[in-house]
Amino acid sequence: MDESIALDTLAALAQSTRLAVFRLLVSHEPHGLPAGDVAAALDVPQNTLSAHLAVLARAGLVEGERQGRSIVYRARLDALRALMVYLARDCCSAHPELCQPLLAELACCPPAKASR
Amino acid sequence: MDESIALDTLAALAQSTRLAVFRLLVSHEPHGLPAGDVAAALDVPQNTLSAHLAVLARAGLVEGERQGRSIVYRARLDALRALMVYLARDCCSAHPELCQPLLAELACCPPAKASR
DNA sequence: TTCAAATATCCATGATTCTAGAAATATGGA
DNA sequence: TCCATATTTCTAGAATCATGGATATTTGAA
Repeated sequence: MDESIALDTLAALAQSTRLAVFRLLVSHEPHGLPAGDVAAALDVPQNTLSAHLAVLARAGLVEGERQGRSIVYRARLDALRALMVYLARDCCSAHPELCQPLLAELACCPPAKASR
Repeated sequence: MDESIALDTLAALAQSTRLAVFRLLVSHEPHGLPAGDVAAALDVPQNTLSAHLAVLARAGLVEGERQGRSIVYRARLDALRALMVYLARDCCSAHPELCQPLLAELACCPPAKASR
């Protein structure tokens, strides 16, 4: 991942509706959700949501596939992972020891104590 | 970390000058760097840079401490780590298995094959 | 071919952000 | 006290972004 993609990805997530869209799509992996269902679930006008989906898609965070009349969107977790690796590299390359607590904290995921 | 802080943190990093500032300060941990030095290093007018530092500070990504005439800024890696945990939780809570490749990729840090 | 459903595009408006000049504030030294 | 240094705050113009109404496009069904 190069810097300009990282910036696009960060900007795409730095907006509350879009972050909610991405979260919703992640929770619907791997099936995805039609654009209309996303709009309904988040109570956002369909054209506004379409614009947000376009931003997320341009950043590579989601991907839409036509399926009949609908366009089913899915989260691209690879893109999120790539962003985190990019950010982590900045700190780790300068201070590898700082990665340890980071990894330890992330390692809480597999046990997965329910969140929220 | 709650959502509004996560949004502030993402927005703070989603701007090329600010991302460069943060990166620069990370590379100068744990000593930090005076605001003026940051402005000079990145060739940005000092008041413009001051505004960017303020955004980063409001998001908790940097912290300034007066030291004589200068104000020395330091990166707050805790904030970056908190953001990554927040983002990872979204994907991992729904799909713990997706954390494994993420952790594997991040685990490249300790060996630390030099990057850039 | 005609119609309804699903989504995207066009467009205008209001809000926010980025930028940098000018002025203000804080600090240390003479 | 006076001055130079370091930084922030004030301010305004330009650019970008978010929003949603109206319209266009694509698709499937009758």
